[in-house]
Amino acid sequence: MSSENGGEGQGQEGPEQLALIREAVRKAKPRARKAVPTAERLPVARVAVDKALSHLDRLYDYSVPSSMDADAVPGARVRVRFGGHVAKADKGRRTGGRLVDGYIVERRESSDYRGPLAPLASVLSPEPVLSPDLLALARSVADRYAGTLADVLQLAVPPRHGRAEAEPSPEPRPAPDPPEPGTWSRYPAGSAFLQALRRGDTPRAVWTALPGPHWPQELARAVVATLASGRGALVVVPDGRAAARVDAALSSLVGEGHHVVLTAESGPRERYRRWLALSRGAVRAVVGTRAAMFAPVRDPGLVALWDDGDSSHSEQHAPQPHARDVLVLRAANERTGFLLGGLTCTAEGAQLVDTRWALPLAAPREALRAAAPLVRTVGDNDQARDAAARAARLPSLAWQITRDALERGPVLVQVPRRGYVPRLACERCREPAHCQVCAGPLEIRDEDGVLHCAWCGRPETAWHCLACGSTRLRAQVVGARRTADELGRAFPKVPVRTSGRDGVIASVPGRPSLVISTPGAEPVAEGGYAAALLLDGWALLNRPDLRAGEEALRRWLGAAALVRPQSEGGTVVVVAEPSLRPVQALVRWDPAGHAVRELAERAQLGFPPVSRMAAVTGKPAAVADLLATTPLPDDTDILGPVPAPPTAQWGDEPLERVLLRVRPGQGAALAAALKSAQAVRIARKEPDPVRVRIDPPDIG
DNA sequence: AGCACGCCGACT
DNA sequence: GTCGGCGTGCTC
Repeated sequence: MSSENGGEGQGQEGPEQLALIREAVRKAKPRARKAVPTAERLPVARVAVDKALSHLDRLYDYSVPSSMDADAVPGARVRVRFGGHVAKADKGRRTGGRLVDGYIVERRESSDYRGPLAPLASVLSPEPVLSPDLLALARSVADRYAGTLADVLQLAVPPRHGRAEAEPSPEPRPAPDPPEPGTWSRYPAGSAFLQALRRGDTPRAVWTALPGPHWPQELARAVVATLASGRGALVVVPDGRAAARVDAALSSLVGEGHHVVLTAESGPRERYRRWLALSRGAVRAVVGTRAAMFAPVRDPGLVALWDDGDSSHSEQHAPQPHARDVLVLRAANERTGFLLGGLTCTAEGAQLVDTRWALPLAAPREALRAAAPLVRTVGDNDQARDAAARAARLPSLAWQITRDALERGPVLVQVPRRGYVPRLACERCREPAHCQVCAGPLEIRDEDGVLHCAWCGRPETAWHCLACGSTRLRAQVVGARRTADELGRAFPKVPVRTSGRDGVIASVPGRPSLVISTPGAEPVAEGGYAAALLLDGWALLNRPDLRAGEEALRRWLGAAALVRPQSEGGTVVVVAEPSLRPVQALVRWDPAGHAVRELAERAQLGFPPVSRMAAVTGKPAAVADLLATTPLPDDTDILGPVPAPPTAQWGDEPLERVLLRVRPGQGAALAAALKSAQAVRIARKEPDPVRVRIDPPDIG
């Protein structure tokens, strides 16, 4: 082909000429659609394109070259040219277009697209990684969270690893025998739940677990009961430690080969290998951390979640789905049983019961009394008279109980993480400490201990309480390290160990020792702890968070559940104001009752989960524009805007956040409205992004 | 996001 | 007349 530009511009020089050459090159090789032969049967592939842009969140049709016919199965990964343009003047010719990844969703006889179809660029592998169920789930999750299918698929389908894919998966095992109820018999509805799973039914339960070490084994029995029905099962737990415990319980019940573990601990190859074993139906059950919520279990009969209050169940990547909500969607879409278990109960769990979607699964009082330790409270102003106790900053009661318990076994001391307290308060009157300039909350910087404002960043050098004039702040929580030092001095004959962010201990022997731990990092003690001290309760309860009370109770119960039952002398001391609701719920060991009251209060105040909320964050003008141009559901409350903390994403620009609130049943409509609002903004090429977050976690 | 088309003003 | 500004719309 000769250049149309011929001799023109030959005498010119410099950038113009370069531009002309570039132009000539571009024109000389338009990516002509070669007359590739197309598959004879089902020549059209409907493709989910891996582009997260919300205004092109739909499926696209491509033609299937006959050379790819055999590999281009539904679910296969493909590459396609996307975003090119069909020139009018030169019909059928395509120019440009970038190669993007995608998945074949369906092979069809014809397309309803009026226009020439581009051919698939390549089929990466015939492995059908995107099953119809997984696609449907991803679509539901995207809709629920105002996100795109592509975003969710990125969470749901792991990256391909060729070697792992080439390996054959193991032969599937025959279904195991149904399990004995074991410790499930402590729950009146426990055996019935297992039997329902084993029969092939789909029971749904919110399970308030008894304290003690049995829950991993109980989860495992639910899995085995489901396997015995010939169906698959999925268990999502908050961290690798919990996964390891359920894994061990499963292995001891039915041996290896029936299940895989999906956690961050295994590398990409091994992870993909296990994922494929599930997808291929070679292995029927999985236990894992939150990414496992999408695991491609074949014909699942049960989806289970442990400890839904743990923040690690919130996915960090867009659209930030929560494992509980994904599994609720999954139970509905794939018609499976559902088990939401924990030592505690969230308001969301209580709501599943309240709406009759799930039944409560709890133990009677007697079983609880047999399993739980004695819980005692100490007001947080109690001063120890004993000098040694004062040095260790322990109230007298806590001191005595520790001393006695250390005769009989290990003692757990739970201390909030250093830097955990977002809000400092006056030591005398508890008035929260505010910045004198902007009234933002004061905090102590972790690195250098400097008191400064969390909003404006101004260092505060001469704070005094505006209410009572005191100049003493309630100090930041003392870290585990220093607590360990002090307690070590107070009990010099006892070994002291710490478990926390850097260095989590999984378990400790049953010998007397002091175990200082931050919440969530508590080691399991052989035979149970003789006692536990829950220090600095005020710090957990003072957080400016909707879920502060629920979260404090969750962390206390998590530690207290590791203590021996009261009948064996197990005692828990919580240092916190005894009149507060979470403290009373701990003393009575009544997390379900706490959750019911919490839910009722949130309903009355119009808080989640009864109302659905969304946060819209961005530059003030951008947020205002989105709200002005978006038809929101009727009765949407618009709360704010309020200043939002700056984020790296936006640099130093001042940001605003608006909370949108809709009444029950309107959540889907709100998500849909926000998604189309985003699509409009992107299509209009608005320069300033707006972040939309359904179910924002940090509402104070 | 890219990329092309199209409908108006300054230049050869 | 034609080059080129960017406003608008589409991507199988």
